[in-house]
Amino acid sequence: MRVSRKQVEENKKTILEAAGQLFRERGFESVTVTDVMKAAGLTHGGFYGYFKSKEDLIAQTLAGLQGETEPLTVDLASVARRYLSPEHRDDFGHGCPLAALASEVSRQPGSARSEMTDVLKRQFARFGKIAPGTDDHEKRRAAIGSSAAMIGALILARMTDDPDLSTEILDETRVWLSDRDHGKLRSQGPSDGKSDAGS
Amino acid sequence: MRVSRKQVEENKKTILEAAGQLFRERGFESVTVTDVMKAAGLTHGGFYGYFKSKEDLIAQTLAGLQGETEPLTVDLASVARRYLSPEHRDDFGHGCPLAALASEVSRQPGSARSEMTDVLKRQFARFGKIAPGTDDHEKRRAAIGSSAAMIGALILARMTDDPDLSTEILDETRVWLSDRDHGKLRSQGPSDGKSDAGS
DNA sequence: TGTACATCAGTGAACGCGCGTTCACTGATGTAC
DNA sequence: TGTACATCAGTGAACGCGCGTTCACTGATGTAC
Repeated sequence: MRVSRKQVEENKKTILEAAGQLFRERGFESVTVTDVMKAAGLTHGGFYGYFKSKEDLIAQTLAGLQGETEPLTVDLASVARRYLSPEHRDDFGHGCPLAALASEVSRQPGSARSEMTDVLKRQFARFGKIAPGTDDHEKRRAAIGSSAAMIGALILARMTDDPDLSTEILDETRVWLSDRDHGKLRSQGPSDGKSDAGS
Repeated sequence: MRVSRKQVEENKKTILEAAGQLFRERGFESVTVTDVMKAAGLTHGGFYGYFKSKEDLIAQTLAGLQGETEPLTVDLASVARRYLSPEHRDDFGHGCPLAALASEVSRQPGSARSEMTDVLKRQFARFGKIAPGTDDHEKRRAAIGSSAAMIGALILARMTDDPDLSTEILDETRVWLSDRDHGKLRSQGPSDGKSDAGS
């Protein structure tokens, strides 16, 4: 039963959104084509009208994640507070795609890796604008280091089955990052260090 | 054809080593029981004489990784230099199991997560001994933050298909970590800051 | 605007294929005397 | 120490099963007049 062109467009968007969530929750391999289509309210047979293969779906899903990023207007401490929150840790499906999928993408063929590389570059650029530092190189370095620390902490907090350790990783990494910024700011003067991450 | 008891013991060790390497290289799901047994010089049928299931193999493999850790005698900067090297980045099979498998373990059933949690706790304890800080709490915080940053950086450097970006992530994270230590040391006095990570 | 037909999005059965797992069998190892 | 037998580690064919993918079919949509 044929559907309207507008419906087709909507369906594709729905499929990509469903895939984005499922992949982040369960990884590329555990999620089947049938799972994705069912989550989009369709049957598996229609899949190949939209995508050349499952690999193509993965690439297009990652490419679609680009749209999610909005420019950051707040400071790094606020971002860290949200990024390293229990809510973000527990919400794989709508959380940071880098934390959820970076490892798996390493083992993925070319197109997926290059899409994810774009996501990462955008991430560094966004952080570079709000990171502490006297020049662009120093800001970029802080962007890279902070990103690595936050992503690593989130991955580790999600991995452990010890709830106390998980919380400790999130909290201590957040404070550790904020200590660093304060140090930077203190030794360089401008812009007050009001943003305390608390405990 | 039955083999000697000593041979059995050796075979089990060989299987676990092969599994440890293959899992880190390709992940739990992509590696088949047949792959592991072949890498150990055996055929797949014998597998269930050693393990209850593939899941059991995963748990035992992770448990076996504990033995690999030696206490650290050098400073954090030296560890970071080795951890964030191109050689480590390119050697999944013999590299850090946390960086290679943490994401996948998140989606694994209980036993695997608890084994990996032990690996992580040991890692924090090891780093805590060489991390900068005035008291144990501060040292532990530095251990957690540094671990998260190094693991995150390695994962991101492995993910991207842009060789320059990959190197940049490793180098800048290393310098970023070392800057932090210097700041700490400077503001606290003791122990000179000789360990420069260079470029 | 209505009608007649071509198009094609979606369906669900069916296909190979590779996976984890089982099992009857083999023959060297370990044991009893 | 030698011999006879029981044990059992390893083999490879075979099993269900679920996966990605294909395909004949259906019927609503889009188009030509």
